Amino acid sequence: MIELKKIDFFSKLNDKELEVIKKYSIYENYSEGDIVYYEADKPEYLFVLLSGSVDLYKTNSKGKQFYVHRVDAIDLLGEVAAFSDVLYPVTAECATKCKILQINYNKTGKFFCDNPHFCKELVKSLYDRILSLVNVIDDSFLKTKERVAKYILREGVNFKDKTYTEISKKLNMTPETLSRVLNEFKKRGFIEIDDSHQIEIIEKEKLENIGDIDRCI
Amino acid sequence: MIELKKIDFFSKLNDKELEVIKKYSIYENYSEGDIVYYEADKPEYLFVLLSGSVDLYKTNSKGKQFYVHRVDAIDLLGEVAAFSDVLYPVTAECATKCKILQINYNKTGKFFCDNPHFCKELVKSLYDRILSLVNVIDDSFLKTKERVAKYILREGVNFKDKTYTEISKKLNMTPETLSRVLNEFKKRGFIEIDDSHQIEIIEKEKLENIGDIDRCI
DNA sequence: CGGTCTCTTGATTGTTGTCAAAGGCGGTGG
DNA sequence: CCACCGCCTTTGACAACAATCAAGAGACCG
Repeated sequence: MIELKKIDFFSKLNDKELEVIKKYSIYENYSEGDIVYYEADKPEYLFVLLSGSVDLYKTNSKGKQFYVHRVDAIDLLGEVAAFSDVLYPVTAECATKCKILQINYNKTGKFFCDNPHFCKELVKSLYDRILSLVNVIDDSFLKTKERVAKYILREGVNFKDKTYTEISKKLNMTPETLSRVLNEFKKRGFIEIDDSHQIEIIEKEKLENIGDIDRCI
Repeated sequence: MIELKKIDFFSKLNDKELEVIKKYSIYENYSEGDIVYYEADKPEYLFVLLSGSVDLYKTNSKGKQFYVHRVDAIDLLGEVAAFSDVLYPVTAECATKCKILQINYNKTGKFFCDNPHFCKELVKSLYDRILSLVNVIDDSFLKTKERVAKYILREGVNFKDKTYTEISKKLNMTPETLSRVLNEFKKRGFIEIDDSHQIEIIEKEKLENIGDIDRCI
């Protein structure tokens, strides 16, 4: 069994409270690609992501996915829906193998929300979530080239051994568009890419200012 | 002086604590259009919006504004930046006359964050903020027609006595586009608009399903 | 009555998604 | 070992959407 006491969120709960949580919790292993919860489902559990990473995305009525955010362990999942009594606003899919604790808060009650320490940790987690959402909105003004450039600068390393199709999903664009942009960057000498999609950044500044550069042409 | 005790956030602080806050707070009146804080500024105050409404928007490098969210009294403003030590992620502009309390938290310290009641209220406020941001992301998949239809259904009343230029800003589209969409809706018999921009909804369902209807054509 | 602002409409452009075709690569099974 | 299948990538042609630019009409105000 996991040592709840070692998790920041729960570290200041008393033993009785921890017992209650343990009694109504299930500890589960997920594989990459498994769905933790679907958008528009009614929340039933509070999830604690103990290890691994989970991707959050929205799906629109035409079935198109829009990638929103990645949550890394250790953090809460589905807490906004659970605690504010709305349907899950996004779908949560495991990006890696994950260990997740599912707390049936209908049985336990939400007493841990009253714990000052839990509440403070929750606030921290929510701040992160908000800043990340604002960042998504930021990205929505960017042209595809700028979005790709920003992504390369931040996580170019992660291109290695990933397909463009995968990467294009996180960038919320089509693989065709990504391919075209990367080829353009290559041609203009900003980057090099090898067969394993390993990226080498040649002209960092050009990538950083791609928006301005192109506007002047 | 405002009765801090009557504000949910502060209602459970003790008298000593309230005294400290009062000592380092300024109570200020703002007019419509006044800026409370600018995006990318360093946060100095925690703002409590006591009356009125404030619009949050982002400005990109080309000077284009992107409307994000409206905050109505009574709520906190700038708390994410203040408490997580990052620059303001958005600009806050008064949409109406406002009364705002500015707390110099560098002088007071952030002791109120440790108050369980304050913390719980803060969490509620953050949930709302998150759901509203997710809604912005939702809107970003919609075509302009769908966005206009959704807006009419939700706040059609507020068209009265507002210019299309104003409304188009909140919809993150140009006035030309808004004009064209509204005229199309009028021609198709979905709505009526009079000279004061008062909207009458004729075919609610058509507006609700405009996305699907158009896709079938 | 001149000036400013809003609204409308048309023409044009830029950006990105869609569709289609072809080549490459790896894995599978006969 | 090879034929075949499926997926990924690239490229071109095209379409859809909304922004931009431009011009004119109408409203309001000093």
